[in-house]
Amino acid sequence: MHTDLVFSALADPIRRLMLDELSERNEQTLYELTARLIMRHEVAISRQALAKHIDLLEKAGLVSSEKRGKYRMLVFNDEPLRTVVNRWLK
Amino acid sequence: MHTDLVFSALADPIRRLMLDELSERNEQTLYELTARLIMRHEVAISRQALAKHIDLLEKAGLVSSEKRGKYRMLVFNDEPLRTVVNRWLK
DNA sequence: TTGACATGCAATCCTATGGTTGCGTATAGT
DNA sequence: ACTATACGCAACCATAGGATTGCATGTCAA
Repeated sequence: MHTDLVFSALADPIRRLMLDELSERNEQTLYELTARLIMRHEVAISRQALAKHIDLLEKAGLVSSEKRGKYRMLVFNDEPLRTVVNRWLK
Repeated sequence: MHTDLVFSALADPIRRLMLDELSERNEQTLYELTARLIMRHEVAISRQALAKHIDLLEKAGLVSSEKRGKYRMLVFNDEPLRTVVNRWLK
């Protein structure tokens, strides 16, 4: 299992913000998510930086993405999180 | 709350190992824990490095320590972990 | 009191990681 | 066909974080 990928993915505040957004409004495009973070949450960061963050989240299994035309649809998945914390919680 | 401290504390494999040891055998001295990790788990690392890791875990609230004579007793605490994951899990 | 032991403190080093910039590419609308 | 759009790729930079080394300190036992 990717325990390390999951925990290190969660170690960044911006990635946690991204998960917040995706968990309460699933099925966003990368563009929508980026816009929301920069506008609403006043995240001062470039598009490419956010794209890198999404790549990490996807490698950790916390986000799935699917190409639809020129868009990249993003979906949040909490299963890896449940798995890794069950190591210490019941 | 120290969300960031908790998640970044959990982002290191050695610190997770320390929590494993402490969660199944609470109330160890720093010396005992260090010995266990180096001997049983074949962790190739110095004592000082492990002490630093414990400091981080303590700042995150995942470990409490108490001085008893020349020893430092360590106790695991899962409450911060429960708190931060409830952000996405129910 | 003296020495072994368990721990603390601080400087230093190296690498991983988050960020930016620049450019390239495929898709969609007009 | 052309242009704007949404995204991917890669090089580069700066900082944070994990580790080591060396030394200092406090405690306990003989």
